[in-house]
Amino acid sequence: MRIGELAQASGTPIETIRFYEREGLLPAAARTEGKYRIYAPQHANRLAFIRQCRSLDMTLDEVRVLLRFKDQPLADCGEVNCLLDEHISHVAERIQALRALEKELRALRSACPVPHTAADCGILQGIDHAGAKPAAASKRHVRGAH
Amino acid sequence: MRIGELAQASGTPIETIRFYEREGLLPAAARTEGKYRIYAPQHANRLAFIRQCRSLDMTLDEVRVLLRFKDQPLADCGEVNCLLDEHISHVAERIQALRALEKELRALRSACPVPHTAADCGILQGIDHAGAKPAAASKRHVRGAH
DNA sequence: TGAAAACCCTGAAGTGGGTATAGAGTCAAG
DNA sequence: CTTGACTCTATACCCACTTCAGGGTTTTCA
Repeated sequence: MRIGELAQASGTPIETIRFYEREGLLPAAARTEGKYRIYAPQHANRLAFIRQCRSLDMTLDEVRVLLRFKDQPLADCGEVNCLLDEHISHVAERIQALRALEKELRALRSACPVPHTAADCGILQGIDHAGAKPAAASKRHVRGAH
Repeated sequence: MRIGELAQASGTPIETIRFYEREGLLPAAARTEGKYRIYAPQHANRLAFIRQCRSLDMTLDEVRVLLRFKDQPLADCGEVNCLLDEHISHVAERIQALRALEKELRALRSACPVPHTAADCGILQGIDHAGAKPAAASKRHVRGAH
């Protein structure tokens, strides 16, 4: 199958497939005389695995680790379990952080129930007088709100 | 005060302060003969506001909007309220998405309670056989898990 | 006084995980 | 034989910084 077909079948943009190849996540495809990439079913399987991992919000580095294990069927999968445990922790931490953030934002929002002038806006004043929280400072594994 | 002092006082890396100046979030500072930036207390206040917004996980574009209102004290602050409402929505949505993700990850984790070989690992098999979810596909305002 | 240390400058490139573009080549149908 | 759909490579862009290279300035201390 050609790249467009694979893209269609997997729900992955063509550019993303080429990007995964460049990144070494997908092995280089065979080529036709005209340099078109030709994919076998194994490629489709591997791509589906990668996309599934990404839909679970794993980084490409984490995906690389899992792919390495898939390629070494006799290896002990303890590291896979660890990776997943850590990923779950990161997600749980991020949820906690976002919950705290939501609370803070709702408190801030309540400071201006009805629009006034900017000078009197309880939100703008609230941001000014809030003590700096270390919320966004730490390096995080799980992305923020955007 | 010089840039290092402002960095210390605000808990902001020096490079980030220069970056905010380049981005137009902070007005250009006065300079000494030797081209060192010199900051007045207003700069410190403005920087604190920006950092507070960032700790609330707002984008720099959102911060720009809020700063515009701070600079126009007579404007109606309705847009500020809107911006905050939308930001809160984004955060709430992200929390929901991450909760679903956590659940999925925990289910996956339970498929391999004790380490085996990679070939028998319930996690690797689970990723293979899971139907593709649209989780990571949508454009999001609030970051994921990393 | 002079040298070392601490501070600061600019400009460019890198991060992650793609997305978008330009400009060209390839292939199938009519 | 031409049109249009498909594909190719290479490059730039997104965000919010961070890091680096290669200098210049100011302070401190012997």
